[in-house]
Amino acid sequence: MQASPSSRHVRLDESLLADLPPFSKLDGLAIRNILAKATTHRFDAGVSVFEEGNAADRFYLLLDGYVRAVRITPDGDQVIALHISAGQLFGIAKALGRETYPATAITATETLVLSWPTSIWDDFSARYDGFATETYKAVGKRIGEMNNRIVEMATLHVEQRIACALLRLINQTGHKVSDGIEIDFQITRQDLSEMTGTTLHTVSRMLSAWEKSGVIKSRHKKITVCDPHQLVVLSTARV
DNA sequence: ACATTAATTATGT
DNA sequence: ACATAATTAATGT
Repeated sequence: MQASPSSRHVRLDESLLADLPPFSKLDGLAIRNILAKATTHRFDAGVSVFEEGNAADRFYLLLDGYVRAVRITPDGDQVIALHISAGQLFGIAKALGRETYPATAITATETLVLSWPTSIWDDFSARYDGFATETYKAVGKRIGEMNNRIVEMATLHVEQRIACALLRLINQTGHKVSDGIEIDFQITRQDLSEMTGTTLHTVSRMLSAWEKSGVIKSRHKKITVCDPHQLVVLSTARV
């Protein structure tokens, strides 16, 4: 299930797309046509796929790995807006009525993506029934999530925000291991602080406290949540 | 209730 | 050895 770095060429067959929401209503012929226009690309971890403000010349589908949508403030501070996991479209500026990318996309792991020129977006939407509606559903879901996060930021305390961030991570990008749920990719305290609007120090303190009480375990750049329920309690605790 | 600064230690290449 | 990551304490708002 890991993309073998050596295999330069990726086999593109319709089963890759058939189960994904934007394509689920399409027949085999349509999917083969779409695939024929796609370009495959592999990225290492920690590189940018596209940058905020650049002309949105292509849109992307994440086949394997994780990508973060990141915004950079004028003084160089990063804010991690959201994580994109395999099967999701991203860089879909056209769906938002934009000509430029609204955020920078940075790979969190080694990734495999498909991409198409943005110029064929309108044709896609018109020709393939369900493509547009399904992607708008996905976009709506993301906006909903971001709205929730705004409320979190404004109303919750840092401890609760970090707890929420961890819960989202294990829900969206976690896998079961013997002693809990581990986050799929390497993540630093700095990353978590960028997701929660705090400092790496505060994150560090919280995590070591939670580690002591057995809620989480963390090795270098790896975090496993042993007691998700306790995190839920922490995330909603009254002060 | 949190950030900032700075000093110290651990960990991966 | 070197850079990056993580912890910890002290001090500030």
